[in-house]
Amino acid sequence: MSAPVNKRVTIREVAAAAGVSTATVSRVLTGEPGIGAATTASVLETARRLQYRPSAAARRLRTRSSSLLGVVVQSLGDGYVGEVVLGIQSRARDHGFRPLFFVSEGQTRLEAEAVDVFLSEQVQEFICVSPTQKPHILRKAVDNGFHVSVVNWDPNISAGLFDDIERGSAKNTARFGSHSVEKSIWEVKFDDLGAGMLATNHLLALGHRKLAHVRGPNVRSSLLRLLGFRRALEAASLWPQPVVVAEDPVLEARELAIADFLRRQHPPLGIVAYDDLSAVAALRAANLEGWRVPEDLSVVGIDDIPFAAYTNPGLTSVAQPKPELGALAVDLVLAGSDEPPLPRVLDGHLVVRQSTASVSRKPDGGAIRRPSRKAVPATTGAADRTRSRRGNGVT
Amino acid sequence: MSAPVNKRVTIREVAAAAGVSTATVSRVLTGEPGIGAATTASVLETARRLQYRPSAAARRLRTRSSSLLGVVVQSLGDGYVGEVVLGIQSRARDHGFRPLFFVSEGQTRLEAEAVDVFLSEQVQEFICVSPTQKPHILRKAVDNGFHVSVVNWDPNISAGLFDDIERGSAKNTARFGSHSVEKSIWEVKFDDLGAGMLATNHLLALGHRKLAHVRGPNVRSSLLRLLGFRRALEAASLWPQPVVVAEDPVLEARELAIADFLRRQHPPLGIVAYDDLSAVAALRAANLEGWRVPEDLSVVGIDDIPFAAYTNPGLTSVAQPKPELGALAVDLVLAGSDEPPLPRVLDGHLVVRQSTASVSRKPDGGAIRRPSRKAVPATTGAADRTRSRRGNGVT
DNA sequence: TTGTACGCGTTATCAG
DNA sequence: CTGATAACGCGTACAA
Repeated sequence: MSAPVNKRVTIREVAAAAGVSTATVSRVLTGEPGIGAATTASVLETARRLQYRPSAAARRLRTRSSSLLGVVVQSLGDGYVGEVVLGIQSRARDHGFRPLFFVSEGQTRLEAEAVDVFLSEQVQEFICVSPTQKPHILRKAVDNGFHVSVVNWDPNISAGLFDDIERGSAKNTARFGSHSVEKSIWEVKFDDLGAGMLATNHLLALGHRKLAHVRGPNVRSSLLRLLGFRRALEAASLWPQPVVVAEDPVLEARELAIADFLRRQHPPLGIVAYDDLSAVAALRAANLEGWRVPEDLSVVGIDDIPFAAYTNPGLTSVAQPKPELGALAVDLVLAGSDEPPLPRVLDGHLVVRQSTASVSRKPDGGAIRRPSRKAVPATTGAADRTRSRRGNGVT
Repeated sequence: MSAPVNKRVTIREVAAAAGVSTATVSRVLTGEPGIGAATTASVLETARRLQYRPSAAARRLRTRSSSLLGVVVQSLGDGYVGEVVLGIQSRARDHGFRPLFFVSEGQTRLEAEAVDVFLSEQVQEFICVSPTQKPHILRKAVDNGFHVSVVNWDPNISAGLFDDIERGSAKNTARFGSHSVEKSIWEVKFDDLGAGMLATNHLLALGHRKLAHVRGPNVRSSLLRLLGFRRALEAASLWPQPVVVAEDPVLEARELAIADFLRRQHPPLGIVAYDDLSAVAALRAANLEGWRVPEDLSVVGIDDIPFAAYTNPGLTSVAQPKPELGALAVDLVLAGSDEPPLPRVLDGHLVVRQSTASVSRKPDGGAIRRPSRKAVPATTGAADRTRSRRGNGVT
């Protein structure tokens, strides 16, 4: 029908072809009221026939607004961000906005550049998904007059607070990770504390009485999940329980740290992992030590990343409402409210797969045929509750 | 120092403050030659002082070019796309371009919309990562005059061709998935055939003589990987070997289909899986049937998605050069060459982890302490090479 | 209900 | 080497 054109079709050509003025075409296309039905139809028809595409640049120049929503993500690929992005995109569309993505690769330099790009592009609102711990980008965004929403900003926490929760009285720990910059920022976060409790209570409900926690890095979410673990156990009068610390973030290191811990334990045991990747480390450690999952060891993760369904066995996990987090961030930042920006916290929900089971369950009595396999007897049993050294160790 | 401004700083204000004309400011900022060093410095200084940001919209309107590179990606669940995107972004930057991402969620409707958006935004070049099988979006992009690069376009293939390779002579199968649209498109693809051979040869080198392939869906990559499996075995005079077909793409269904197959086999066995997710299904099936990996069963995946490092045990896989695929797509589409667009094929490389081992390896002789576990003896051993029915079955 | 004319911020062109 | 000015494509106040 129509050949590819090298030159853009402008509003003038549409107007000429339809026998009306450019103003009329513009009004029809922007949906302004007060245009005759006949002309409207005619204009729409010729615009379509000529393959007319309004120039976003000209429109923005004239309008001084872009309906663009700047979104900074660390990477588009880790599965977690991807699902948050889905929520952002869908809700932005509902508001008549289009997300403009900027991939920061976790580099501070690129994060700073993102703000410049957004400024040049007349981006109107600003959303940041899991930014780096340093608040530089948020500071810069706020300084340049942006409304900002942050999804799961996870600032660093001093190691001392972790000790307080593990061994101290754990009082007055209601607020963590407060930061001066937060005052002008809408924070949307996952209920990390509740997730820790949910995971722990799940194991308690399954009859587990001996539990352990695999701690995450020194960030807020890590602290809160640990606290949730403690709270749930305190409510059941089962506190304290051991906390495994693997400061080396490499999978194999964490796996070995957990295996080291398992060697001093007896089944059945329940593990609440900081996140799904930690849970994977636990699954591998179990394999290493000959513990069967879930017969000897139940493992719960947190986050429910897409891969949780693919672990072996499938990982029970407390799911973050990822698209909802993104959608809420859009709502807040577009509302442009002048209320003091209170952090919004969304609840997680438990997704039960095959990595957790009731302790009363017979060792080989599952529905799935599974070869018998001797559990390795615990070895020393000593030094359970003494941190061996600074570094990978057990509390 | 400077308060956040509500109104944009324009080039005129910079010119006034620097005591020069707007033309001079423009020339300095765009890096045009022929401006005095003194004025250049002065302009740069005042621009910085006033926090001047050139308006991308005005620039594009005037220049009629945007240095924008439209990138359409599918949903981002498996981390694969994320790594390709990294390569795209980095190389685009080298060329002075900025990627404009559009997430299609795999929906044809959104893919079509992407073209419209890119047209409105004056996007200059077009890259599509793993589009849906339907070539609608490519057709539309080409019709609108875009130069197009496609990374790993995986068109549907008729089931008959698979039968040819599995049971036929496998001649004249050099070209698959040709499509009329391809003529005006730069295709960048992974060497699926070579990957299938690489994976198979790896198992052969480990001493495996009894192999099997887990087939993928009816798409080109699936066909080529199967062909690679066959070619490598033919070269070793070991063809034919069984091919497991699980048409239901759900993980559990594939797991059961593979378990069903294993039940008729004896260890040691080597499995070349269509992709890493299929390999995961094989790992889980092995667990179900009591086969130890890698002592009884070696499993190789293809793609090397990020999660491959987290499976239990870690998955040996043929890695796609993901960033390089993205980078090459950028180079090709920006070259604007008039040469006939020949498809470019990039090689994979083997990443050895713990899911494969030599068949001569003693069952429990690994470096890692692993509890002994009896291999389940094969049951019937019959009907190995007869497809049971249409659907999940074994060839 | 529709048309005319101006300006959004920038760069290209032409003078000087 | 630098300045004045038109034009890019569109939306809108104002006039008709």
